[in-house]
Amino acid sequence: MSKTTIKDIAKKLGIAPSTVSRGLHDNPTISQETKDKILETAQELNYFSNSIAQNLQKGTSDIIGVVVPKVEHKFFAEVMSGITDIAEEANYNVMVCQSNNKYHNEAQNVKTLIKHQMAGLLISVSSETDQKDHLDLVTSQDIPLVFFDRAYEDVEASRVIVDDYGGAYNAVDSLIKKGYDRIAYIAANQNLSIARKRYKGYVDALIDNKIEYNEDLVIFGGVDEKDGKEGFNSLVSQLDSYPDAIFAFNDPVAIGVYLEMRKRDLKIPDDIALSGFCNNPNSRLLEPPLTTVNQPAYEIGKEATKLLLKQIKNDDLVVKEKILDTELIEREST
Amino acid sequence: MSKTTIKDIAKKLGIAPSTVSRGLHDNPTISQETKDKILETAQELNYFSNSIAQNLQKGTSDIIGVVVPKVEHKFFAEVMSGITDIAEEANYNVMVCQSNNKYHNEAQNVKTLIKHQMAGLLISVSSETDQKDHLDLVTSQDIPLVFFDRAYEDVEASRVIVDDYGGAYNAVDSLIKKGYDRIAYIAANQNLSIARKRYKGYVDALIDNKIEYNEDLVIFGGVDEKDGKEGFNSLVSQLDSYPDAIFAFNDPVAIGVYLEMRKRDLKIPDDIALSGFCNNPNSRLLEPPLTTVNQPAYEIGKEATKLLLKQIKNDDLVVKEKILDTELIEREST
DNA sequence: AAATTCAATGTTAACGTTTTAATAAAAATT
DNA sequence: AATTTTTATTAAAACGTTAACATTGAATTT
Repeated sequence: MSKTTIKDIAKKLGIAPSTVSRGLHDNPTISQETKDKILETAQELNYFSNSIAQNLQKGTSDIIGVVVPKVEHKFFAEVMSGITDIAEEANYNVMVCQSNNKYHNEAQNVKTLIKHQMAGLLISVSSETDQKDHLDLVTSQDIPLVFFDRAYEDVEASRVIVDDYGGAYNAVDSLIKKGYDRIAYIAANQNLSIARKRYKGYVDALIDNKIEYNEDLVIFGGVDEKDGKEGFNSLVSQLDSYPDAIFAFNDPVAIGVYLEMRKRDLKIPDDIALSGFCNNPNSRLLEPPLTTVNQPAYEIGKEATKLLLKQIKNDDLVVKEKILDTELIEREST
Repeated sequence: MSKTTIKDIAKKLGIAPSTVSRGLHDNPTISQETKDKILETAQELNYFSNSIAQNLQKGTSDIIGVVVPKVEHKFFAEVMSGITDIAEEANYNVMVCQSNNKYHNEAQNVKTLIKHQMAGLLISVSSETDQKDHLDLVTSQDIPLVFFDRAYEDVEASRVIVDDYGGAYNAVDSLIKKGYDRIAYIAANQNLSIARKRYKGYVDALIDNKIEYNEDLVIFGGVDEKDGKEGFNSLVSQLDSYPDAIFAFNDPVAIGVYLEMRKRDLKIPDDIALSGFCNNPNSRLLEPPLTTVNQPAYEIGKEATKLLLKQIKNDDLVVKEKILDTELIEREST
């Protein structure tokens, strides 16, 4: 009882396979009568078109490749949601791969997607990625490519990113306006472009407010909760007294700081104010709720996919950079 | 500059395409000398095999279809992570679809995956799903199918689920042992099997402890935070006095209750104790941290995928039910 | 009535790969 | 030296679909 094909329908009706194909696609050269018979028989035999065969014929597939560092990160999961919604609407399908923040996996993922003749690639590079061979492979095959959130700067491709600079600038500026002036930054490893931008936002906000930059107040580390804990500990160990506010690279890091502060019985915001970045669902539930910077994750997924689809369809190869605004969400932690 | 194929390599070396194919697959009938030349030329011409063509030839694809209610739910995101890790290890690829908890989408997703000749399907049915036509389509085409977490009971297929009954039973039992005896349950809509099981766990724990079941203490609703809020409000409005503990269907619902209680300045656990289900990362950060039931999400993804792969490979059609244990995590909210 | 147009369908080749069966050349056996 | 076996390769067909081109018969024009 193997799968029904177009040939089975053709044989049953005594007509040519190509006629069936045309009938199924509502081609105007086929008579209504034949179309009806074809549709009816297709139903009866439980026919499903074979996308693989169709894609082989077309020379490209209806698959959009997605590579993310971690599917289970709330931010990426939301982006994914935006991607799938738009892709499905346009009759494209999504093949997700997870790099687990390893360059090797990322490169492997990209190759697999190339082999699957993906119509286009949406990628957010891993924090470890410091070369672009795998991305060159994609562009050299003329496969449309759009970065989202974490772009690799040396590659000429469209990107949908959030205004990390502005977000960080506003967060720090707002802290200053509230009277804090010894503001520490638990920052991330500078090979991610978003890390460089947030750092610059922090620095510029200080400068514009005539506050001197103090390198002892900045710690460079990772992007997870444990890095927040470690960052906080090394920060306070290298200082004589507590800073009066801490700006964290992202919410997980902020939560690490939060837990470490709770352990030391430090009051937020009275002893030290705390501000994050991402607007994780967690952040609103902390006690006190965390001030943070909202990134329009679902929007990013949507916009990136729209851009990609345009490139896939029109061969619109103009490189565009779409910067989405962040929004400072002030809560009781500052 | 179109894509390099096996034919290009063959032409360049003056040999037959089939020889190239065999060489690439390290077939023992090809001489080492020819193999070397083939590999070298493949490299030089930047050759990537075309999975689509390979899959067409094989009659099946290397794609594992995954249908989840919502990608961005922490639980599913973690399951996804387990799925992708195991699938990639076995050289399978993952195509994800999101039903957004709508039957119509779910059915559509399944059809698309069938068209893509998926090797097997992993599905967690939407809370709205009350028919199985789309699943019958899958089984009638002899496509291996494994449910995870949310199974549709009338379909004969393997499933990897958590011990929802035991998890709920233990949570409620532990509340009783701690002295609470007026325990409310904010439950979910009973068409999900997990909802029926947790409900039974709640009821049985009461009975076994000789506490009378009181239907006024049970509210049936949805599975999200808003449902927790609504549930709590309807609960207290139909009671003369507060219950002394609340068991929530899952953590989002518990968080809804938590927020509503905070709004009314009710103290947890002194005024009312609160227990959830899922162990969302949120739950640990609440003040007080929430007692909840941990579900091994990543494990579920892993096990389900392993089971599916076995079915794909061996045609091992024995239906298996794998029930993974839950773990009660007692924190300060009870 | 012959020539032309047109509507409806059929034939064939192609997409890139693998596999079965065939074949040529070389090596081993008689 | 003739035969068999082995090794290495090729040719052709197939997977399911579509598209370019070809064909048929009927309807329309001359």
